[in-house]
Amino acid sequence: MVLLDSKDRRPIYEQLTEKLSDLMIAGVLKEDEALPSVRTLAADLSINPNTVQRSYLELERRGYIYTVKGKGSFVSDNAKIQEHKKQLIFTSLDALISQAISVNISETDFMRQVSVGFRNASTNLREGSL
Amino acid sequence: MVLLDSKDRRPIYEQLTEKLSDLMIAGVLKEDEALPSVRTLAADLSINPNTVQRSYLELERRGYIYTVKGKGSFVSDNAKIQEHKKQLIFTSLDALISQAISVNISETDFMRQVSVGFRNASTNLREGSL
Amino acid sequence: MVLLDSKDRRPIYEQLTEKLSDLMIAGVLKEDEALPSVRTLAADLSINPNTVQRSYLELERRGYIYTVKGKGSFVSDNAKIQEHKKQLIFTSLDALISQAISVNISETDFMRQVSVGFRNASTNLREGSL
Amino acid sequence: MVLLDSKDRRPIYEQLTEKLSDLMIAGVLKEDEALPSVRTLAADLSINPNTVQRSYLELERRGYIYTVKGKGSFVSDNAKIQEHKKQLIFTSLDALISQAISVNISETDFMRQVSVGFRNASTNLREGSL
DNA sequence: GTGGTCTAGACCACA
DNA sequence: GTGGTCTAGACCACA
Repeated sequence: MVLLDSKDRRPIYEQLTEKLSDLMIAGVLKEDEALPSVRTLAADLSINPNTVQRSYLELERRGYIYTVKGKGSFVSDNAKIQEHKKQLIFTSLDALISQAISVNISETDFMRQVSVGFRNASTNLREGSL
Repeated sequence: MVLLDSKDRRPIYEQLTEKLSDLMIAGVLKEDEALPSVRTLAADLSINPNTVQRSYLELERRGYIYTVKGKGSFVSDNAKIQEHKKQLIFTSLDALISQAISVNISETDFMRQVSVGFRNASTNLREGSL
Repeated sequence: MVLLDSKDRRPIYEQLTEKLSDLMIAGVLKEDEALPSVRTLAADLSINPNTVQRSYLELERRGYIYTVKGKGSFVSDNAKIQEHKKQLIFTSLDALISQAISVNISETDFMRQVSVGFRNASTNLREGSL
Repeated sequence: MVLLDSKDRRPIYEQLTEKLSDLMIAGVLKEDEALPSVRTLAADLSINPNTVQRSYLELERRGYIYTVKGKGSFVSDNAKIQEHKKQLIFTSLDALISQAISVNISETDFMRQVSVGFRNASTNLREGSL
């Protein structure tokens, strides 16, 4: 279900947090569905349960999952997760625009690049290259 | 010339690398101009010379500066630096667009947010709040 | 009669204990009235009988209910339960006041906040938002 | 500087987080002052560095401290910490008022108890019993 | 069975 | 030296 990339230089718990939230956003993990147990997932990924635990803690802190003691962890409201992710994206976009301005990229140039980006992405999707 | 933010969570060498490249992009540090010596800058910023050295190495790796043994470090071609930074920004933008698509942000919504971002940024600049 | 909130982070037995004592305090469960049997309640709530058992034990420890072997569990004196709960609340209040003093909240400010709190609570009640 | 209470049933990292934030609120740890290093504090308290680390992480998440890689952790703006704590107290107060209403404690009774609480607290302070 | 806390101890990045 | 991540493994609370 989840694959970690050993070449990715981010810590394991961070990669895992992202992979899991992607699965929730994509609807692969649905509302109120149980996540694999900390131990099971740790065994599957050949990592330490503490590392998985740390991801689950972070996901709970963000409100993406909720945990019932003795029972397990479950997916929260998918719509809320998606909304939260949108906010994160728009915040990143604002930061990127500040940088763009600092190197004299005009709004028009930026927009053109956005068009290109969306076109490429949709092409990639059609070709299944993602 | 450079001010480091102790509350910035990035490592010092990374902040310094960014500040210096910003100065080159903005043209404050001009082509072939000498950068302060590692020791001078370290003393000015009250940081470890090793940390400054690390930034200089990173800037050299990127081709932003060149080092002449026994003479010091000098700024490379400003235009190239700016071009390089633009590429970095556009690469980040592509990544952000992929994420946007995954949460069903349409190209139109994205564009709208870009407009807002540019408008806010220019307002901030006029008011000197940056 | 009782609804558990799966997203509440407290353990189930603790939520159940509170819900049941609230019902006794509110007089929904009256003096000497029988509580549902452990098995019945467990089935109704789709939880483990051990969990219900644990709540009943806790309620008995507090003197809120009494158990007659072979017959079941029964509500104790409602007035006493309410009195006990009041004591708990006032104890919490004292602790909160100590904390308030540590951050220099004056008695006047505290009182003002109490007024606001009561006003909001009564508004909520009128609007049925609880 | 900090003493842990083995009778306190809360986890060590939570007690420690509270003790440290109390020291910051009381001004014992002042703005931009360095906290003891993770290893030092762990040794002093005879607990594992990971446990101290967890407290520091939580304090950073709350904005009470900031961490500079390779240098250590430092106290943030004391005023902000105090303000944050005030909000926590007022939130707890609101919850307590809801409970008070459920057992028919009138606003007047509640106010009376607040007065008593403040009076006792100030007496305790004068007698140094805290 | 489930998650939560903690220890002992290693190894890494950064200053 | 500093903090950050991770493992191996124990023990606890809860269902």
